[in-house]
Amino acid sequence: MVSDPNVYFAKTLEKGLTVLGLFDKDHSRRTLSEISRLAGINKTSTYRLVNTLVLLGYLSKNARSKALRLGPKALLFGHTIVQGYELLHMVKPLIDEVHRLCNVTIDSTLVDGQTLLALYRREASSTLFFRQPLASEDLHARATGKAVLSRMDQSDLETFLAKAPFKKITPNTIDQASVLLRQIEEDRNRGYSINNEEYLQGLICIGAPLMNFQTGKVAGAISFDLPTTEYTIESLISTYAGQVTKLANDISELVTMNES
Amino acid sequence: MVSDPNVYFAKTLEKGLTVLGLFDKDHSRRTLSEISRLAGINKTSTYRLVNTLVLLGYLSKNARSKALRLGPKALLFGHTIVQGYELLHMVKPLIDEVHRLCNVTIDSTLVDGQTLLALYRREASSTLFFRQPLASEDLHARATGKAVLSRMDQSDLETFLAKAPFKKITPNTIDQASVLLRQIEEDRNRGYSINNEEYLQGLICIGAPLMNFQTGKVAGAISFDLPTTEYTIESLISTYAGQVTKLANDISELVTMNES
DNA sequence: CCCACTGTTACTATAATAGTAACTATGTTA
DNA sequence: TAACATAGTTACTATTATAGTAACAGTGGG
Repeated sequence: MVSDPNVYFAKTLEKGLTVLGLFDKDHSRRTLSEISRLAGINKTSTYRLVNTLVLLGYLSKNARSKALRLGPKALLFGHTIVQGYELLHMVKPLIDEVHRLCNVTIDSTLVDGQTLLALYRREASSTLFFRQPLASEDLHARATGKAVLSRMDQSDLETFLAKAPFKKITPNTIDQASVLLRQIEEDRNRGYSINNEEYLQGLICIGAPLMNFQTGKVAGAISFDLPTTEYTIESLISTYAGQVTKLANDISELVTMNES
Repeated sequence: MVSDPNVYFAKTLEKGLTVLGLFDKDHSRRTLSEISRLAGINKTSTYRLVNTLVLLGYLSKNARSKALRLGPKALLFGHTIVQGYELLHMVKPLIDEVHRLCNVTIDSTLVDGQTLLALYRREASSTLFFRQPLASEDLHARATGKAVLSRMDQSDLETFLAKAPFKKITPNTIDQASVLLRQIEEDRNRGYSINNEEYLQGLICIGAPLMNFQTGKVAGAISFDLPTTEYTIESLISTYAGQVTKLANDISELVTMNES
């Protein structure tokens, strides 16, 4: 929990958002004590926050078990916020169009510090299903991650490398900094990155970075995901390298416009 | 803004959520004064709240123009919350499966007071595109709305009827309570409702209510949406009436389980 | 250049929150 | 059944955060 001893900082709001943010896909039900423990807020204050969220409809409380879960208001709130994210609406039609033409799964992510955040994803009906993370720190194991790393500035890259070796997710996952560095060097030159079953077995991906042309900074990345049953790395590159860099370029223009 | 003079109620949290909720699809950029005015919070307090949200990354502020918009953290937060809504994950596979079989656009909504909230929507690729509302009070003009009305209890129905005649959205929209009452009476008997271009010209829909079997209360509704270019009301009913009521029944079981 | 407006900061009375502690409810173990 | 453990709720204040006023700064338009 970030804190700031500023007069113009509403601590109660920070805590309330922390509480609400504890409810996610893997934790749709929580108890008061659990929330108190996880958020590091004392029981009475937690009770006040939770009670507020219940009264406002963001949480609902089971009358018997007292178990808490998200309420309908939270669903609306979440939807509203996601829809209110301007860049999403700028990016969506471009991705949908390429998806329509190629019938391929396309993923777009934004970089926030050392984390990749899901922006918009359009799935081909045939893609093998896996749970897409909303936020990921496994940049070393994803096509989008390597695309971002290939354009990151030196200091940020060093921060990232500091925690090497990286989490081994599949047998193919790169866990040595030297190998990763060689790859992203190559990716920088050719303009796209490859994921060879490094994140999920059976899935290969080709990614390209999203740039803010004005600042020269990397803003995120996109990737096309395909099953190994239908593609090899070579056919993936020959089929999609042009498309993915073109799309990344188009989206980069939107990102640049949006951030200025 | 709901308020409560309770000791166990965090007003600052309420206000902060109100501020964040002001950012939606049609209002992705806002100014401090605007927020202050809309939320009914004085300028300094608004400044504190906004500043907090900026520091936490939920909002980002343009350094020059001072314009505010949602930040990456808000996108993640919104996604996390939506994904944290348990019922969504229970309902999704059922809807996806019927979508796969029928290649039809399926919409599911939950009723919250007098409002329909979007739960999950799966679009057929061919559907004519329109902007799906996240929250709607136009129950009289939608298949889901009429499905819900057909199972609402008397007092809630009267509350709803109190604001008749209803907003005319297309030439076909029903704006007389008597006509609407006759229709929902029929819908109650046959188990499904029809929308004959009453919400959008060129779009006809068939809906069915979601029930909590344990409490006997209506919890929401689903609908299949189809273009008039491919279907008539008659062919819509003969093709989908069985499917939609079956799916509604299956989802109702989940709703019942979920709410107990 | 002035005006009107938005955003920022200083200041303090007032109101809200944190934290302790006691109490209740519920379920578990001996 | 009693004792115990745990989770949730409430009462009570010292402390501290916030609301609101007012003054100031920055910006763009006329």
